[in-house]
Amino acid sequence: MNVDEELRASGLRVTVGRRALLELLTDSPHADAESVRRGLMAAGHDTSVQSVHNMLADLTAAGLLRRIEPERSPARYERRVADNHHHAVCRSCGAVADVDCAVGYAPCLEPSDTAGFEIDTADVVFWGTCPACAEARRDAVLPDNASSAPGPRTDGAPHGAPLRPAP
Amino acid sequence: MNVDEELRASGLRVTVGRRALLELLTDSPHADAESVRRGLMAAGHDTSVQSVHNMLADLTAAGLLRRIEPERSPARYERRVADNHHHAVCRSCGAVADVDCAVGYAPCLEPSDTAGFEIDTADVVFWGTCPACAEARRDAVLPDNASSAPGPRTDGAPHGAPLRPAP
DNA sequence: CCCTTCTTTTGAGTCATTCACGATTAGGGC
DNA sequence: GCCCTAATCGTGAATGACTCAAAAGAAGGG
Repeated sequence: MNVDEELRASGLRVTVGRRALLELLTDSPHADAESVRRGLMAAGHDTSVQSVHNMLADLTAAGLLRRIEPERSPARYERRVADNHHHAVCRSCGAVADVDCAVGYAPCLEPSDTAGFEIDTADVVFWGTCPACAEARRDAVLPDNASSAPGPRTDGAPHGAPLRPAP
Repeated sequence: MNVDEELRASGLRVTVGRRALLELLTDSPHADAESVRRGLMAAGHDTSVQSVHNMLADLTAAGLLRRIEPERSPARYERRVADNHHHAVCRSCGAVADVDCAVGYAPCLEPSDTAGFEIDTADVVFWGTCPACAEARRDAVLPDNASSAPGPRTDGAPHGAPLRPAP
């Protein structure tokens, strides 16, 4: 099913903007609204920030896009919908990568005490350092002394749950 | 260790505002900045929104508070730090509840393919309906016909991974 | 080809948060 | 107890990311 068919199947009209946006997000997943606008401009589509937000909202509501909101970062959008995958976010540069749920069957995602909530989905965000930033940090520390080199940010106390707290 | 001692241990000065804020968050966890300000005002502490943000940022940086950012919601703060627990968020009213990681040892939080990221923590957010909203929905549907009663919102396509996709 | 309806655009407005900086205060030293 | 200095608070303005409203513009069934 190509982009046009996806749009029609969702009851949405096919427009150049929507087609271009979906194609852009196919190549550049996890882009935020501003990146999308720049990408569209670069592809020759003169559009406004508001229109981009408009399209993103419509396509997300139609289920063609998934919106993710990493903390301290603008919302990002991706075309991978309807499968269960999570995300890894880099503390230094904010890069986002897909992380498949290796198990598929997640014991920890079925907590025993949910305070009475009727839970239907679980979002998992992994925090860490992306390969590029990890290398940049090593490069910044080794040649020079361990000063505050112009490398990636290393601030920000880790939040969330430490991995594998205690078996 | 009481509030004053916690502040001093973190190298922060003890002020009425900080003490009041920490005590407020002890009783009302998961409050956002505006709720905190209202709470402080109600307790007789005339303060500004900016000061509240100021204090929240300082205390979070000092590790006395943990900041959580549910999607589509302002940031919330809680005093439970340094233990691994997650959160359940109500799609209808935005209520937040703590969810202990029942397992403590989480297989799914150690994905096999992390795209080269050096992962250190995992945030899990459970989405669902809180007890109050679930009851309100039942009350709204049963007596009347199944129209759009003035109950809680039920919009918003579920995002994230469905629980227990397929063992 | 036309008309209705959905989309995009334009512009303004909102919300949560941050920045800059002078006024105030905590708390160690005297 | 008083003073001094740096930490903290308050005020005002500014920012980023997004939302709202209404007019102008296309998509596509008839």
